[in-house]
Amino acid sequence: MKNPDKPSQRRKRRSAEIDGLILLDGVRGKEMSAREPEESPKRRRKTLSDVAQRAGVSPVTVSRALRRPEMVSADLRRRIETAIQELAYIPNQLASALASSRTGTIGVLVPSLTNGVFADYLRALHDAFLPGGFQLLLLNSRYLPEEEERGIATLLSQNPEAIILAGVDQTVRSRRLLEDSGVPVIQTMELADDPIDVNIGFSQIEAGKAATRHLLSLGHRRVGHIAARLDARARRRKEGYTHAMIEAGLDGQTMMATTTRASTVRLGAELFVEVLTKTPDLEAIFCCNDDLALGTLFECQRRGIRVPEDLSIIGFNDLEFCSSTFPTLTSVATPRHEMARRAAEIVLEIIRGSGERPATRRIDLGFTVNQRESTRLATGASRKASAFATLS
Amino acid sequence: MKNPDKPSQRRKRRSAEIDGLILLDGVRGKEMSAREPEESPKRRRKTLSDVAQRAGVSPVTVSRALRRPEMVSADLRRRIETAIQELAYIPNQLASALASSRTGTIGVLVPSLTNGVFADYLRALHDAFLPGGFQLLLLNSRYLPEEEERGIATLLSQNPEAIILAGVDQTVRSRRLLEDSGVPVIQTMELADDPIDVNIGFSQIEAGKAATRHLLSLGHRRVGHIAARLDARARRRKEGYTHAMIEAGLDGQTMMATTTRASTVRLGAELFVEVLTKTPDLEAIFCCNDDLALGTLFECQRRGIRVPEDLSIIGFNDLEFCSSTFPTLTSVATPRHEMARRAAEIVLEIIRGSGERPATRRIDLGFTVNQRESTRLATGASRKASAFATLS
DNA sequence: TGATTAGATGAAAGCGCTGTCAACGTGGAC
DNA sequence: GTCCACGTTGACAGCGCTTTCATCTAATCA
Repeated sequence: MKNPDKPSQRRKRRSAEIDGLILLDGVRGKEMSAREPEESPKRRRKTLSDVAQRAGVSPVTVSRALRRPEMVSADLRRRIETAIQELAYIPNQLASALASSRTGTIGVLVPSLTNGVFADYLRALHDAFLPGGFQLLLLNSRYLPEEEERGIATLLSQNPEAIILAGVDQTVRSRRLLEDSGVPVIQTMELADDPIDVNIGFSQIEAGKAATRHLLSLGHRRVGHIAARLDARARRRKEGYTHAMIEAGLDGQTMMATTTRASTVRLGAELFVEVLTKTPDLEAIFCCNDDLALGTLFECQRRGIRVPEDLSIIGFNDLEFCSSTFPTLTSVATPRHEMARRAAEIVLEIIRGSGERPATRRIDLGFTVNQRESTRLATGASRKASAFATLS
Repeated sequence: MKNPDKPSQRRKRRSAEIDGLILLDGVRGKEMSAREPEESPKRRRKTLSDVAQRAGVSPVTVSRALRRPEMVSADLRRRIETAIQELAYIPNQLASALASSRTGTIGVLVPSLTNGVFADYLRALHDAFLPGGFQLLLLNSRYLPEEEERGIATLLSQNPEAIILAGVDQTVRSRRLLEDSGVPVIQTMELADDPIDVNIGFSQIEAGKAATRHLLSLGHRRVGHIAARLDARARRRKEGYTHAMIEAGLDGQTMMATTTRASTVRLGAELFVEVLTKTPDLEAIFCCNDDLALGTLFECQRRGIRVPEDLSIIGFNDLEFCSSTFPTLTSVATPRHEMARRAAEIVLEIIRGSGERPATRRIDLGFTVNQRESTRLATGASRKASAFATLS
């Protein structure tokens, strides 16, 4: 090349290229020309040093004024503050994180963004971590273990201060990645026999059993079950259903409809119809989640099946709408907010504390069967047990 | 202190502290002792150099093998690949980003995580950006302009390659921050008179008008409106309603119920009752979103109000459940997926291209009124216009 | 066959920030 | 008046990676 750059020139040119390519092109205008005598006319994002120079102090002092203001005299602090304002300085969190090994981010991996449960859970996480100054780095695994694996690697590469996972069925590789990383990991939504690190959740099997038993306890015998998506959690709930049915001397196999398709309200109607076709005299149905339950409810209305007179319906998750449907929907309430709250609490403890894990690495938050209008005693049946069961 | 550390020792001690505090404590175990003769016994995350050393090449080569494999000979590539596997090396994305000024993240700011619309929109964004190797950095502004402002600063400090905003009502400070940053900004969900950068959306006012006109065109006169949250978008839809009513020579003011509370299904019922109390002979209602519409529908069922015979209901957003309710819900479909798709497309174009913005900085994606069973011709009314309107 | 070139690799210099330690001044204790 | 401790501030050396430029080798051409 004909251009034997000196470092300073090299920088300039490189900056120009980047300007063109990515960011800093021709947007800010004023404020550059007058000040900073030896500055190149090229725009670049303001740095700590720019602020320092303007305030007449060293960069370290500016850094301290930002991170630990109490270490800087009031006078300098004021001058620095002014300089920051004038330059509209925004710290480069990347550089800060690299230098300090603290990123202030929490990696979150959820299987779905649209599912009401996860939306709710996410918001709870967001709200729980925000006050601590943490941000969420969110990844969606779309219910695919491979995507979860990739997601974990991606999250780890961003040096999150903790990783929060939904579910406990990570691949072996995922596990190894996480264990090797040493980053605090919280598995939520379920209970693991062998947690990677900390585990906060509830038993999906027990919850499935409880939902089914609720219907059985009302005197129903022909109790069906529908499930969509069939991820690990849905499967466990189904297991709970099967178990409870067998326990009651019943065979649920013929009153079930499942699919791996994503759960929607429409699908609830479809699956319900499928069960109904096989078992026209169905008395009750346990829907794997509230969306399916909603679809079932509407399909009943469409067909003139009275709920709960002709059919009892129980959903799962107790989303907001359950208490407003007509009739209101009985549902198993899962501790989404509590999981998020506890997760945040524990993560902060680990980070702020000595890195030690809580005494109990596996926290069972239980669940609650919220009985409402959509389930009721079978006609002529004797009540067998409390219909309002709380387990934990 | 009694410990006059040398750099190497300093490093060691510091690492130990960090270990205790945050990450690398006592988790990985094996594989350190045998190899890397001069390595300290302390665990630390593997770096590029570790891989390079093991593969017997220089760090640069490893970097290239990772970023631009075609520049490295097949032989070395294989050796490096092996070393990476053996060390379970995970690149430090932070350092990479700092050095290259490319973070591969897209900052996304939404007002709500639980609202079905945004959940949907988020997933669409996620799906749209993932193939390009981008990740979303997600922040929730909770419908508060100040939080949005803080969120923007936070996002910018992470050097995202683009920022995607919902809505066009940023504060002056937010605007300035964004403009100064030079980062591509996409405002979505609405149309702006004066976009910050690129704007992809549809007219909320027009959509509100269209929904109202749909009801009017069916011959209804006593057309109510309910709205929750009352963020800028909801207000514009309300404006559209008012406008359309006036246009038809009607006064909507007495047939409206609004609140700033967050939108829920339950609230839909409440607001509907409020309108109904004021206007018992209500013929039709335009609900600001589908959740409210769902609540209204259930409340009708509860009160024995037949839909659409006694009351026509139109929702907004056309969430999945609209086509499965009983009766199915007429709703205004908004181009959430298309917005996300186009946003991703344009961002990639800007980043990959020369940084130039598309020719049109303001893209109107329109909306569609999807008529279903919940709205129908008023009894005895003459049809005034096509009930199936499409605007753009 | 020597000059030329393309391709592959490495050395060095940062990216913007923070941790560490040294240096400096000040006031109080003696 | 001297010494020490303390509270502030600054110099320096990285954090782990990429960019640039130089170097080296092997292949290509006249």
